[in-house]
Amino acid sequence: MQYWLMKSEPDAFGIDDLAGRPGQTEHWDGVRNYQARNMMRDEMKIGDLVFFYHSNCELPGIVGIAEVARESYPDFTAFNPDDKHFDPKSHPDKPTWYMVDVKFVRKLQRTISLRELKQHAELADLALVRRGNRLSIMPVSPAHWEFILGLE
DNA sequence: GCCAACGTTGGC
DNA sequence: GCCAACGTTGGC
Repeated sequence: MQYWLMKSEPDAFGIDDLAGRPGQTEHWDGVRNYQARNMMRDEMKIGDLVFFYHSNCELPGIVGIAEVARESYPDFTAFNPDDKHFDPKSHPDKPTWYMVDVKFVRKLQRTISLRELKQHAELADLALVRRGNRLSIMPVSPAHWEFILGLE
């Protein structure tokens, strides 16, 4: 069982949106980065736990926990010319992009902000706080997972 | 295969 | 809104 962190802009899709979906589950579409795709396609397994991170907002940080509810399948939004994430290079018989489904577990009691995460030496090699990191999906080690939960 | 130009991410 | 840090694209 592995731990992950997934970024989303709350203006587009936040933790409350996930909690409000039928079955509190939603597909994580729109990832158009190969590294992030590979993690979803090859490594994320049902039951893996995920920190839900809000980016590009007033208080960027970890706001909740989700779990992987369905393992990778083609991101069909890539096939739709009207979709924001349309990619003409991806074909249904040979998809370029994949996604997983995530299910709401719980919100944290408070937002553990990026600013706060950066202040702990224990998290110095957490991918999220490393310089220039732009990955929207990243692994979190069990030690980092426990430490961060301990901050709550 | 190199690399400049361009587009995107995302903190601040 | 600014801009640093990347990733991608495309000319050569």
